[in-house]
Amino acid sequence: MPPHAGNRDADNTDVESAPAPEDAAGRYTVRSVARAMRLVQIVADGPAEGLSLSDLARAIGTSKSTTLALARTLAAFGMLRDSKPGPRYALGTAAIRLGDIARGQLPLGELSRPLLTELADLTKMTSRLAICDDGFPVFIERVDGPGSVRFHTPLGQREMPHASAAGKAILATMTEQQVRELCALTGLRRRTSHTITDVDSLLANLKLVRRNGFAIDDEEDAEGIFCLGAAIFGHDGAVAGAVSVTGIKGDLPAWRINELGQAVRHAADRVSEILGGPRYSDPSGSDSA
Amino acid sequence: MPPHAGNRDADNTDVESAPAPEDAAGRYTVRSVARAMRLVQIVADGPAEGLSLSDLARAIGTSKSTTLALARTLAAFGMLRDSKPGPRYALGTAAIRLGDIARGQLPLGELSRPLLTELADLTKMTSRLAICDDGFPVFIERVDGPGSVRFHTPLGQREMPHASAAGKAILATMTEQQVRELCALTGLRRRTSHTITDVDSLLANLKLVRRNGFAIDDEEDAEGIFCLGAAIFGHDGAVAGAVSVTGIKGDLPAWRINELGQAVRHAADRVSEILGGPRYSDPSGSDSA
DNA sequence: CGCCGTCGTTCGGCTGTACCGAACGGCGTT
DNA sequence: AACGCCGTTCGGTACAGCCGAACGACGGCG
Repeated sequence: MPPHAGNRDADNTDVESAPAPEDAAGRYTVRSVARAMRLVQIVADGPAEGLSLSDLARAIGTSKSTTLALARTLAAFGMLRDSKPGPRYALGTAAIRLGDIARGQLPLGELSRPLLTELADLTKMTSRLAICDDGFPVFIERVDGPGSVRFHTPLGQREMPHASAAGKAILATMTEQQVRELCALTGLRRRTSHTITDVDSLLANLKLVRRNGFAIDDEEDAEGIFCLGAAIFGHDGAVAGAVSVTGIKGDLPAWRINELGQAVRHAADRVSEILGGPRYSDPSGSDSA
Repeated sequence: MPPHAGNRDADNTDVESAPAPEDAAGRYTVRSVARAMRLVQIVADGPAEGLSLSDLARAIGTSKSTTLALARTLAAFGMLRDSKPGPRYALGTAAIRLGDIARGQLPLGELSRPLLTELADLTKMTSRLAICDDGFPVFIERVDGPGSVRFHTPLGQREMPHASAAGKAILATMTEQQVRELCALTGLRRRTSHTITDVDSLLANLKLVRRNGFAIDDEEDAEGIFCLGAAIFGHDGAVAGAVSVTGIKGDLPAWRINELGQAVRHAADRVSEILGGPRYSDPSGSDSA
């Protein structure tokens, strides 16, 4: 039988994306490192108080002694921290350091910060910036608007392309062929009753996105949540990511949608400008690879 | 631009805190995981464009094939990303995700955010929040003031206790005995010509910190940089961290120092309040363990 | 009070795997 | 063409990672 005995059951019910990168690292991979990374992921998805050693051992399906060695090694590098009493493991300061540096390594993050702040002030909504990772939107920066509610989607995580404003803004820059391929890969999972779950409806929606210059997520990812997003382009003209704002649906009268959409698109254009890329222009019917 | 580690065999001496966690993780440790973590650290300290596989292999002293397996495993989890062309490894989106979650797991981060923003607006300086990690200050949150210069000390990193305002604010809450022990461990390394490098001067300085309620870093960590810091306390009355503001020395007339110090101390007290801890009170001569 | 469950930790030994070295094809430069 | 360096593949072997058992401590429960 394959090394990991069949205990991938129990928990991880709430991890929606989960193509489970567990051992599927191709052929040349290091088992203990993969285990260690799974440990880190589990700790990250766990409660803030941390997890006990036994919890971890059960979660990754190894013996306590093995798990202890892994956790100790990670803790030695500050990746995990053991908070006393009754040693519980949570993410350590090295994780913060790496995350901060990683954001700095992406050129977009630092540059877009002031623009996001401005957009958040203007719209009174949480504004975020996503990069395009193989067609998936990944938010790397977030600025909360004044008095805006706290959303808990962490940065650095792949979001569903079809169920987010940033995702649809990105999809709208791709060809129908590319969209179909990506959708076949992901599956258009239903998130709420408003989620677009068939490709044809999605393509029609994207046509609208191209005409407006911004994408709308009307409770398609989470109930009661409304988002607006616009794509940004890099120096090579390819889509680099998207800017989006998020708020409570009830706080947004319909007549403000277009105004806010223009604001988002304008902010995205300014980011494109900084990158040396082209500003948005309606590519209706002429979208090329 | 981060300090380049001009590495090779005699490398990684630039981590100041560093009891060199390389392999010295005690007795129960996993070698490949330690190697993997060193890989991540090296990539983090490297340039934003990433490092080639051969670079990494040389840096950690393993064969290319081994390094490839390690890097592939890390990349499968998104910890590293290989940016084409001519595969170069940089930090991946998972690092961002983990960092974001780690900051969320620390109670202080989210709670102090609005206060830091307020302080940054008030002082026009970069304001940061540090937690106390074994006596070392570790910044976990940063809010740039309007028009403030960009400082590149990454979050999540241990700073020198004796050469930073946050560090001295924390030291000031400790007993002379504890301060001496910590100093013996770290060594009061000189950073600039203003750095306090002997323990007695430091203790005298800390006495002043206690009287003022805030600590001053007058170009002691970096030339031309001026900081003010004040300690914060948790629900158990123990020191939990510090708030500090950072700016260019030339921009700060002497007569504003006390005013800004009070502002920092006030902000720190409000954080303590949120934590359910005691606000600052002058413990002159009455601090005991 | 003694029983049982769980916790974290230690240690010895076997097996598997992580490591290395050699070899290959592709590039760019000499 | 020949050289260097790059990233990648593959097979063999020693070693290190993994397990299971055992221990002391803690905490409920009958």
